[in-house]
Amino acid sequence: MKKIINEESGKLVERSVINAITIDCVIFGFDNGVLEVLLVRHAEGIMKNQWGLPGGWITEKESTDDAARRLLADLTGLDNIYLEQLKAFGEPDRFPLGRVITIGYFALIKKENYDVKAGFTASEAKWYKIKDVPELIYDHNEILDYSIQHLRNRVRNAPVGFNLLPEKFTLLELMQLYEEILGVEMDKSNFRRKILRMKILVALDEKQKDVSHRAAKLYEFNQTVYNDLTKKGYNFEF
Amino acid sequence: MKKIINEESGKLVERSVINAITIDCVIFGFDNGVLEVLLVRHAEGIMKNQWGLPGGWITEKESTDDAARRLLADLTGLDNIYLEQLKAFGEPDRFPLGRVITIGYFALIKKENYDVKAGFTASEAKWYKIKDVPELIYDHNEILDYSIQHLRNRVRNAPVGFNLLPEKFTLLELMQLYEEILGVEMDKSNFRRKILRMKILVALDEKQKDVSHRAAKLYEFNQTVYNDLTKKGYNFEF
DNA sequence: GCAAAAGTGTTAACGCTACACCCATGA
DNA sequence: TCATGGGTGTAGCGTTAACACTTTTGC
Repeated sequence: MKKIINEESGKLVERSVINAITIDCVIFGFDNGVLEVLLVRHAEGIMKNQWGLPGGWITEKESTDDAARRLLADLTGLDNIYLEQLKAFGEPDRFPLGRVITIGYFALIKKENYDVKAGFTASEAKWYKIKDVPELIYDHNEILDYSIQHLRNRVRNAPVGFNLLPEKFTLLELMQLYEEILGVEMDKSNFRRKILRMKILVALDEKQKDVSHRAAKLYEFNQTVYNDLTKKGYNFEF
Repeated sequence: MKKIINEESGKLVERSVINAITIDCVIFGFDNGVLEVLLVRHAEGIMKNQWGLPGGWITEKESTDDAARRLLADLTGLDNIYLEQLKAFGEPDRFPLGRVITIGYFALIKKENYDVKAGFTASEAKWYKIKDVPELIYDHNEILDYSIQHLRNRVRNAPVGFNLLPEKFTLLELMQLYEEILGVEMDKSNFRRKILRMKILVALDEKQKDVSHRAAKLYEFNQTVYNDLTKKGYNFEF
């Protein structure tokens, strides 16, 4: 902690301010009907060998959004990801070695597009099923819990869930995604009608392959219709 | 900017990190059917005499939430306010004299309960109708715009709007609040039925006074029912 | 043919919209 | 008695929920 110049008055003011901000990313993936989160194991420091959310420092010239994108790109190896700021976590004792506020980010990725490899100060990176998440460093369990809650809310008010699925998916896969995230059971038939009426999906001339039952039609997401719907404040309640 | 010790490894690392965080509060009020925001005029510094959002520095021992509550109490003279973090604003050039990230907070107050008086480094505090807001310092117009958008979203998914009204209010006042915030016209009769079916209001044995027409019944908000509803993920779409 | 999942159809209950209408009160 | 807002009623329509049913495909 240090005394700093009050930027408002230009005068030196006797006031302690915090001097560090980090970014932590909650990266969700979806695999075989199960929601997963990407965690890393720390390679050094007092938290060595413990699991936490991937994160890092902000550099001087980048925005917090850019920092999150950079950290994510370094970590998952790809950009063009659905990314959204969660909020800042600022409990004074959240970080044991000093006052550090972290800005949480929230990403949804199509798992099969990315080959996750550990980088940074991480010795290992691994997808965990939500229910198998171990105890994490600092307040990272709290950040994760908040993210899950946030995901549940977002998914009901905007079609962000699509970002977790492959480009082409079946209606049942989509429904299972909602079921998993919201923790509810749905009726196949009703889900079908509802989502199709929204016109947010485009039916492809293509079907599932290598399945041991009737192959389902594949769909893709229609960005244009989504934009229209969100402007009108559409509601994805299921 | 300064070099800091990497808290992870304990080693001195050659990395520049930002060293200042502020809090800025967007405080909404509602007066005679019009949404307003509380602004302050700066008394000193390079932005002297210009209008901006009330805000300030975080001290070492308080959480960001506590800081926002403290700043708000100092400014509006009262606590026990509906307060919510918006998000962090972190563009590298948002603040002209250095890298400062601000955490936006969002408050809804019952205007008639508070006697706003300028404090801090503010020479004046004033309620502005949303459409009359002048050009503000730094990125405060952007923060305000974001807040309004956020308010619109929140109001449709949770009954936070009640925080803008007096303890006792009429159904028409409530409807006008929704109309103003969402920018839509509603049907009195349908609004009535819908909000009453929610059971979120308690009818009082009391009526409006001093009105030149039939006096309307007064209602108050039922916190218990609200808690139940939000758990179930209720939806306030109108 | 059987299992498993795709996909369609039906129906009753419910909620929403739009609008007409009556009520209470002060000026 | 008129204007103003308070408050009720209702018909029509679309959506939802629950469940039965048919179709396709691999084994």
